[in-house]
Amino acid sequence: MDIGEVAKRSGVPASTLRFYEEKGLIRSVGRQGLRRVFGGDILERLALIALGRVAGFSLDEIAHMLGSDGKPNIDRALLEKKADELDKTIQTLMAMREGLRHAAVCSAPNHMECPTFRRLLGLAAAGAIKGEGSGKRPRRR
Amino acid sequence: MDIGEVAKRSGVPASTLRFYEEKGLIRSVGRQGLRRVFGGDILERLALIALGRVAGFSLDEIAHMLGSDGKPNIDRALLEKKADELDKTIQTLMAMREGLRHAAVCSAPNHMECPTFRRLLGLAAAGAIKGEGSGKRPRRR
DNA sequence: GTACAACTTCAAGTCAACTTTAAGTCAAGG
DNA sequence: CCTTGACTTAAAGTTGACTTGAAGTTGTAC
Repeated sequence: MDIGEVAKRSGVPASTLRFYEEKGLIRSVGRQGLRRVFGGDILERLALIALGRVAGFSLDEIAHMLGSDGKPNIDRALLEKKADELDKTIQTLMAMREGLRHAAVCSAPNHMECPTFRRLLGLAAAGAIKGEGSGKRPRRR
Repeated sequence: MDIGEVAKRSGVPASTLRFYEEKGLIRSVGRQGLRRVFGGDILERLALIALGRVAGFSLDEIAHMLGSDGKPNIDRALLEKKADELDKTIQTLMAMREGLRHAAVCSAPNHMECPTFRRLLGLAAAGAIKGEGSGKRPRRR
């Protein structure tokens, strides 16, 4: 497979594939002339990378977990730590979602006078100040 | 209150407060000499801003919602849209969390051979390809 | 009255994860 | 033979949300 084929099949742009290679996240099996040739397992590896990204790992963390060579070298303790972080994020987001839903229908003349909203505000403020552990990365396109 | 006081009470660095002022997110009530003086309501406003950030709004969106003047001018439809987005994010994150938990305890010799893990992988890949709507911003310190 | 910490402005720097651009290489089709 | 389009590299640009640095001013404690 050449890079265009991988891009088409995986949905990951060629520029990103080159970038990932440069970062050591993926490797081509060789070249035909100048052109990279990828093996079929690249798609699985890209899926793994996508998984890591969604779970909130940085590319560097993912590179470390996947190792430069073959099979995933995953630290189970780290996985559980991330799962816990994810869980906390989920709790916060659920509170936020309820808060937004409430704010959208709340009849108080001004949100500031609504106790539900004020509780939410406190939560957000607390989260903003001490909330160091979340670490979700954006996916902008 | 001077800027240092606000920083101490809110946990928001002075540099960020100046930046927020420049962006139109907050305003000082005046100056003493060169120094900004803030009213007590600044803390509430900062909490609102924190709330918006956690909920996934950009600073520009927040500036728009809060209006340049006083009371929040919140678009209810937009709130519900964000709540829905948040809900989708939560669903994905919950799946991820389960996947991570599973991966951490899975006994398959290699994650690739575990059907649970493979299902998760598919989910991540699908999310990475079509997943455009999440939009969580990072909070790095 | 002077030292100094805390403020001020403005410009530039940082970070992650890419994307874009410029300039070039190359196999295949007409 | 020559054009075309997909590839190549290296370097620079983008975005959002800040932070940092340099150079200057000021309120307060001694």
